[in-house]
Amino acid sequence: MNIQFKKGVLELCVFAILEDGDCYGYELVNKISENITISEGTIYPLLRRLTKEGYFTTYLVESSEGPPRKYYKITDEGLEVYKNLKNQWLSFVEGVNHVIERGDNLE
Amino acid sequence: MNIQFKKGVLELCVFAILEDGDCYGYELVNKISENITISEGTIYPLLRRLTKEGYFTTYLVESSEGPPRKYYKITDEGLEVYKNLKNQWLSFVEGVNHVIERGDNLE
DNA sequence: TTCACTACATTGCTATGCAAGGTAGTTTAT
DNA sequence: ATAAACTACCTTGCATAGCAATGTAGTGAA
Repeated sequence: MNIQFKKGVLELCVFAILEDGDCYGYELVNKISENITISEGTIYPLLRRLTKEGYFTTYLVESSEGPPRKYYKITDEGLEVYKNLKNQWLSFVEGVNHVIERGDNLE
Repeated sequence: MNIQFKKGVLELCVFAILEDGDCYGYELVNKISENITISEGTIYPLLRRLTKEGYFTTYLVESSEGPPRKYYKITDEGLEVYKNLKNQWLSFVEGVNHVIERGDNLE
């Protein structure tokens, strides 16, 4: 998969999943991996950054299947940023579609 | 506009436009700018790179409106790469849509 | 002769994702 | 018991692409 395409979009994906309910990092990796190739080395620094920026809060929960899980919860500020980012993404994709389909009508 | 979203996608846009007919750099900037914010400092190095990789050939044409224009023409190899890249993009967007729409049904 | 536009180009910076590595707890098989 | 496999956290250094800023040069209009 083209790595460059993912730039900025994985952030959107994390927001989208957390909007739907709290998750821990490893879980997020698995959920996103259903649709997009992603590595742990990407997600943990990303979660760290967005938490530091005030878009997530965290809490630990013991697990019987391994080490404690660090859950992430989206904040109101995070929700705001997510909505914005999502709209930006949708209009960007629309813009790209215009560009790559511009010639299709002429064939 | 989110700069990160553009990573790798502007390459796709350049391919798409050139598939439809030869263009010079400044013209490409203008055409892409109709839909996506782009700067010259991005496009010229990109054209240079893709030419070096054998996906474009170039030729100069005198202009009465300014300096000579360097036209870019897509090669067979470039066409191949373009088709591949376009498919990668389309399936990537589909993947992202799955992720960001996963929760919408539950609301 | 200055401004705006066309048209080319380069340099240094920034941001993000990844591979590769590490630590620890749990479970299963040998 | 102990090795392997899985869960779950984390960090470091690298590669990449886009941009702002800047520069050169030709054309045309005020």
